[in-house]
Amino acid sequence: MSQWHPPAYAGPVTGRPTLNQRRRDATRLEIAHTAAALFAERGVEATTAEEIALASGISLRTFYRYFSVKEDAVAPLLAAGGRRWVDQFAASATDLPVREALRRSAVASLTPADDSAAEAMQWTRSLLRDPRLDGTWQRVHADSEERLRVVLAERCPNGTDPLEIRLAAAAATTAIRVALEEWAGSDAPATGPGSPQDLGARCMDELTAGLRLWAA
Amino acid sequence: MSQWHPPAYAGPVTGRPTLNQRRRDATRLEIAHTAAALFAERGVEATTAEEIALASGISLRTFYRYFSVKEDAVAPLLAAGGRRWVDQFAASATDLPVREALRRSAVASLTPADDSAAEAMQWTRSLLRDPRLDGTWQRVHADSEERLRVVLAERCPNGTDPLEIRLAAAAATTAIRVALEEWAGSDAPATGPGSPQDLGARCMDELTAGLRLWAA
DNA sequence: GCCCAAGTGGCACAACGTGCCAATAAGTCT
DNA sequence: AGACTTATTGGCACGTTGTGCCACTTGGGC
Repeated sequence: MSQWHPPAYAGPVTGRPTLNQRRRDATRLEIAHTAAALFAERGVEATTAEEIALASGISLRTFYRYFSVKEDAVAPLLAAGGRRWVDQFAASATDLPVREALRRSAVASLTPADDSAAEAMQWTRSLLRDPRLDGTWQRVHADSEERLRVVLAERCPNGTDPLEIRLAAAAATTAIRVALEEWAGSDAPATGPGSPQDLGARCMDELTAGLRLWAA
Repeated sequence: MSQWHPPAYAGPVTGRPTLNQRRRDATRLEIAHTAAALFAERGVEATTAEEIALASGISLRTFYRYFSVKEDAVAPLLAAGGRRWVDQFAASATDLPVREALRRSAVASLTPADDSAAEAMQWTRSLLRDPRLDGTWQRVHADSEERLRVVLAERCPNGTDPLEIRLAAAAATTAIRVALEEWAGSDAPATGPGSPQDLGARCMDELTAGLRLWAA
């Protein structure tokens, strides 16, 4: 029952993951899609772990080998965007100011690149509306926050205040989370004004400027 | 099983809560203390709901009438600080800049006023170290964030961008959360450098200044 | 072929959380 | 005070969750 502790980030991957590993990841994703469909259709509460397992063509026992908690079955989908964000940021030019690199990668990762990304976005919306997934959602962001913190630390000169690094990562993650939650609660489309990338950009700018509202 | 949805904030309390209500709240707190002691002693995992119930002198069934999830039994303790924070902010002079009012109430609510407050702080630390309480901890902050958002909205002129208000509340809550987590992870005492109020003040200042690190 | 490791399924089981109903306690009215 | 209504409690049954254990299969390397 010990919840989803994401694998510790061990730096850029060396060599290609083993075949078995990739098969496992594929199964993982397949279960995630099955679970998302069921959750979106009848809600998390009314969906049993056994149903997800059977619909995925595996046994209940095996399901719990992939996800230690029923709700976490959709975590790979909810976490995908955040991973893209941090990865893109990590790969961005180091001569760019941090705020600019963060902003660009955020907007990019919030913009649906293809149809499947757009579909994932819609799924995110319906999943976010189910309060039983609150925990999973928060854990996903805790993961993003930690990953971003590590990347950010690498980018900073040694001796930078750890508190400062952590806060910067937390604040950026919060901006993205607020943007996504605001969008999920609205009925705005996935592009244009009110879209995640629009709200995300505004939130990031607001933070960079030092929260104008606080000066009021 | 539907997790802890805190009662919606219905403005300043009119009249005194009924006798029964106060009795209920007292029981609630008593259970919370019992649970905290057990959780801190042997961990959340190794503590059953029934043990908490019996140690509190109630039946298992009644326990679940007070808390819909075992972990939430300590929520009242974890949430107390946040409530004080928001309440103090709500009561602060309106001619003070928001950032200053936020900062002062934060520092005040993070400073142990008496012995029992200091004790609660130590409990918070041990509870925060149990990963099984992550969910509860996050929900507590989601609650703080929402309460703060409401209070903040009342303080703002009508027509203020709701996104801006929400982000401001979220950012402030994040600052407090980071400060507390950093403290809980360290071995710093509850007062002086490295204490929650010290870290909290630094985080708030950092946010107000617009996250210097982002400019790097 | 054999061997070893990883993955899978089945089964039993403690714990979780809820619905339901009877018993009790608290508050109200005459 | 007694009768009546309402909230709170406890007990019980039940479906679901998540885990430990072991036997079985799969696949890759020798």
